Amino acid sequence: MLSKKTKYAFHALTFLGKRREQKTVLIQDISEEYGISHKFLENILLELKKAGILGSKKGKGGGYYLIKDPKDVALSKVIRLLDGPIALLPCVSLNYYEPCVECKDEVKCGLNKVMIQVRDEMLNVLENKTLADILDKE
Amino acid sequence: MLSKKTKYAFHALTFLGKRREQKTVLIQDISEEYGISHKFLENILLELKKAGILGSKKGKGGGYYLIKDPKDVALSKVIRLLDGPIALLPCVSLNYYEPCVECKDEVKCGLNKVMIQVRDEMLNVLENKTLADILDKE
DNA sequence: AATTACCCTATCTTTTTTATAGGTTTTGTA
DNA sequence: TACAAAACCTATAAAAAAGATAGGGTAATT
Repeated sequence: MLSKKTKYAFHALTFLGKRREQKTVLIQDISEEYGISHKFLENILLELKKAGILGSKKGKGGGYYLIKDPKDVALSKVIRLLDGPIALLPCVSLNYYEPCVECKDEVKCGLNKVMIQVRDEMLNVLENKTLADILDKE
Repeated sequence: MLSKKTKYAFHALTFLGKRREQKTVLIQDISEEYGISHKFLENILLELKKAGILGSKKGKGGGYYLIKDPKDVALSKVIRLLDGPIALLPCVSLNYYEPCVECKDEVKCGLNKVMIQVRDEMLNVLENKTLADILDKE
């Protein structure tokens, strides 16, 4: 399951995606729409900004806005940013690799091999579905 | 990521799958092989037994053994059993459905629609890959 | 009858997630 | 130029989940 952080990130991106003609959107507008704590959402939006997905403007009349084209924001990017690895095991993660402590030889591990296949098929979906797909459905 | 519980379950199933000609396997043999706490593994094996995947025999010469044909043990079954939902959001889970509290109308939620697609493609993999696939690779 | 090993429940510890707090910096505007 | 509005930043607390442990009970085999 996705963490609430990631789910909220998707909500916020959807909200901002629907208001792209608008210059900026306040954190508060988003937090009220979804009943998310203002401060909690703040941290999430900051991360999305650091990742180059959102832009922001300080001061009066400021707020957040979507920088990227929605079709260039893959679900995988958002998930990795807020939740971490997509792979089901650390030993098959492309971005967060770690060996399994209990595993003597990864090369001979059948579980490892199958989970690589699972990872690749999951990525095939999550890399190709984007924010644009979410917006299309609203 | 899968919990350690689920990962250990897969290890245990693999171990048992490789020893199907043997009548029974001791918990201790499995826990030593992978460095898993005996008691922790005990709980996992119990759950696998209750789910009809493993059988057991008490007393001297007892232990656990695989009941099912490895190709009938889908990865999805093991994951759901130990980890719970496979879906990325509660509102799209087939087996553990719960509405999202922040969502006013699920029917109009684009995130919901996309996550249903993601779920279906994930299941397409996880329902069709089985313990047999793991054993084939060892 | 003794041994062996499964069965069950409860509790403790650690880690992760979720949430909060309080201040700092930047910007527009009166 | 001072003030207000809004994002920015860092740290910490609270809650929940995961991981691990303990100890005894029950059943089966020799």
